[in-house]
Amino acid sequence: MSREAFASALLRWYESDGRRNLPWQTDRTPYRVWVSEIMLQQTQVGMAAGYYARFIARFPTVRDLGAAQLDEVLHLWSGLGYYARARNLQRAAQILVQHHRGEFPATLDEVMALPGIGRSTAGAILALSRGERHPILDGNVRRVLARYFAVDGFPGDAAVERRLWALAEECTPHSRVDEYTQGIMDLGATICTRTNPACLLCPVNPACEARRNDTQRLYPTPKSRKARPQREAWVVLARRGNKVLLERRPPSGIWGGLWGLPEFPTRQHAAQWCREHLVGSSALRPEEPLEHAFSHFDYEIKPLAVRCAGKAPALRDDDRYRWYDVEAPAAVGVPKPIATLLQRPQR
DNA sequence: AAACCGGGGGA
DNA sequence: TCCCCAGGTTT
Repeated sequence: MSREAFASALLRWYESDGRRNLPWQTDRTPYRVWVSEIMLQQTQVGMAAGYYARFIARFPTVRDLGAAQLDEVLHLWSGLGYYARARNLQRAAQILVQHHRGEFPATLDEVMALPGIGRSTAGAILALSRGERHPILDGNVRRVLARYFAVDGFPGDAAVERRLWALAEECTPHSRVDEYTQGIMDLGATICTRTNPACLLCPVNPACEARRNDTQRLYPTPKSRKARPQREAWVVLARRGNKVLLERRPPSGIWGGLWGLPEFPTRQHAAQWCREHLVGSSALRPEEPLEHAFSHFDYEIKPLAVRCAGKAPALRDDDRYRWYDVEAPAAVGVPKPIATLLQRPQR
């Protein structure tokens, strides 16, 4: 099976059927490609476009991002999930400003040394923005190669991963690397899809090993997963006038650095906290619980509503707490389920 | 209900 | 080096 034939068929297909007008494809600077790659790690093109436009409008350059408030970065990331990626994005921007004059460094290793950028993302940045020859191995490419070369075993396995990287390297052409890189990602996203791949339309179908054996649905081998445990938390929905009391979450872990509702393991803990911090507030009134499914556990959020008198609360806005106006929200990060909860009509 | 995802970080 | 973690959408 010729690696050269693979690349040339792919490039021909990219000319006719590839995607060339995505928001990050105009003016492909390393910075713009970087932001798009991080967003696309967790969201498909359709969802990412709106987030990308708002993010780039607010932070047009590495320097703008590096100088930003983390709260505002997380605000523009809210709803995308994986907030550690937004934090890494900003940390890396600060490093670029402080140590690299706001430019991306010259070598793959230096790019990979930035937080949140691994081998695949570094390769994509340098290939797409500078046309340098580096392989990538994102989810799309992994699927295309696993099928084309009928690579057995699930990609989490180290030996399988090595094999896929080697194939990715061998297939990457010596010219038109940018088009090839975009093309193989497009092929995975539009033709060689996870379920129901459109093999009849595929430019490399004659030599695709999985296709020849009609086993394309078996690749890549999915990894098994255990049942999700159930977790629950009580949250205090303290209202004062039009505002709701939010607490900043710890910097790491679930929704790290975002603003959520004060959270407690039991109703008793919540009640105790209210007695201490919300002096003079009304009785706690349970509201309808909210279910949120993470990939590794189910989360049941049980709200306790409380109304605070105008002058009573001891809590003021500071680094940890803030009274959040739902009608005129501050530019801070709020996790999606919490935002949903805050939007509920008040009874 | 389950799969997916690139990289970070702890064991 | 292995294994778990993160969070939302798609299927």
